[in-house]
Amino acid sequence: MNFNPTIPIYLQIMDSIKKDVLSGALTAGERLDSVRGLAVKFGVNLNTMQRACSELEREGVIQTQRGIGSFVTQDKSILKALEREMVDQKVKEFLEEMRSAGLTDKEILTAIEKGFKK
Amino acid sequence: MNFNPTIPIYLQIMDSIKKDVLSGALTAGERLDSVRGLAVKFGVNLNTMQRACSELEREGVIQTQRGIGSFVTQDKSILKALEREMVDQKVKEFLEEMRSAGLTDKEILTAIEKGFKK
DNA sequence: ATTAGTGTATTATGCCTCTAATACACTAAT
DNA sequence: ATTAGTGTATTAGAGGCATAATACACTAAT
Repeated sequence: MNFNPTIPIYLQIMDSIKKDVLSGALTAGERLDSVRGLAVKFGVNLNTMQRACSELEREGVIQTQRGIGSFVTQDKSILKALEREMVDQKVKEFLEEMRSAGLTDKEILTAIEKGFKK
Repeated sequence: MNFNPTIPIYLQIMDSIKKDVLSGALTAGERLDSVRGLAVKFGVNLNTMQRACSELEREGVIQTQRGIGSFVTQDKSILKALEREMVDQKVKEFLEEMRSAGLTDKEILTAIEKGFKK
């Protein structure tokens, strides 16, 4: 995985796992790799991976059972909120950035269409 | 200014100034506030502001004259590249994120349209 | 009971960002 | 020449992130 050096790795890992949940790569109730396995997979230290997992649990995205493993939550309200959060939030941020750079809504759409073709 | 705690402040300040240049709030050749003035305006330490300015100069966005001040470059090729960089880059990142979250192009457009209305 | 595989906790170290305080260097106006 | 306003440099310290190494705690299978 390619990490953006300006954003804490544990946050980027959390984001990656959240996207897997939204895209269906990880389904509700599914067991994740072990923290050690994930640490290797993401190429980070065990502590960093642990940080990402404990934060994900704090947010309710995964549930952890000591000695067994971590599982994607089955709480649909959380998963739905996650979807809204991820999409709405990123759309909002994107639009704010484009507008503060002086682009009109029409220009933003054009830029998006152009981006589709690449 | 409201800073995102997960991104270095000096980068966010650079971004803010770049947007001012793109949106026309700062025009080519225009003089910026002094580093000290900007530090107060952004509510950061002088060194942090200096860091942002020296990076902006390294990128060619501004030009600095010791004892006088900093000025937005008049090099149109740099300004044009800045526009392309800012827009294309952010569009690309946005699309990557939306797609990795499982959204189709159509769904992305719908989300954007929805964002316009808010 | 032992073992292998889990999650969890602790301590130490290094790096980067940010702040703080101070000093130096240059320019323009007086 | 002096002064006020610039950009620039240096040193010190606090805090967060990441790594490294180690140990502990729990679970399931043998």
